Amino acid sequence: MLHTFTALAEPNRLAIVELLRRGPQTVGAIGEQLHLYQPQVSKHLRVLREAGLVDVHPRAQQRVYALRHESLHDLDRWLDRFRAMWDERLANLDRYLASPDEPSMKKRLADD
Amino acid sequence: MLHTFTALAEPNRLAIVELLRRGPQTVGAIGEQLHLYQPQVSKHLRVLREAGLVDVHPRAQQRVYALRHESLHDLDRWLDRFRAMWDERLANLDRYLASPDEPSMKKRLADD
DNA sequence: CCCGTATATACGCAATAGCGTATATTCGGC
DNA sequence: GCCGAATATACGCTATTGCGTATATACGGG
Repeated sequence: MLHTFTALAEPNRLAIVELLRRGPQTVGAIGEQLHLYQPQVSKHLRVLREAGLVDVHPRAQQRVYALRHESLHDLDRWLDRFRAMWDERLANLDRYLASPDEPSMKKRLADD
Repeated sequence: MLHTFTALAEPNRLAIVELLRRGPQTVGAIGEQLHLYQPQVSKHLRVLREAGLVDVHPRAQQRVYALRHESLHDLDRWLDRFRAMWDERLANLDRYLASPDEPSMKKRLADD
């Protein structure tokens, strides 16, 4: 997870990830759209690949990079452990709206 | 979003966030559990706060830091734009298992 | 096989960031 | 209002990282 965050903590790499959301791209295409020098693109893609965020597939002398669905799914599962925080809040609100007589707010944290 | 990733792209800060999942903590308590010097904790908390990941509440001369649910919810919403990738895959699988006669696989990306 | 295209690696440089120490600030108790 | 406790800021140092240029490698066409 740390490697994932490290990889995404750079503007150009984040932009690359957003770009690849639309589909696989070659190194040259990415560089063009983001106005980056080719070596930078290769280096950023290397970081993304080592973090497991992208995959490479050779096509002639080109390299086609694509997002790895798994990695984003992993990020989603990491968020699961926190999701309860806002979910519980919504659940409490739901319960409160559904039956105002029953307090059920006792579960809330003390420092609110 | 970039600030969020930048904040989480540091081992100690990530550890702080995981710690705060269990509930609000004071600076001293955090430093003890993570074996960090107090100034480091303050500095890391500053980054987390500026990234919108945590909130501060003064309690006497202590400062109680807590996770900001919103920020993680934002991260969740950012993931939404990618969730379709693996969700579609699961949905296709579901549909395939439910009714093998109907192909419905035409929506899949070409480079699979 | 040689050449052009596409990509990866090497290297030097400047900016950034985390660390540890020292110091400043804030607050409650007396 | 002075003192100790808790936290924040300042500062110098080092390591890391992104950038730009130059060079190496892989591949298909002729």
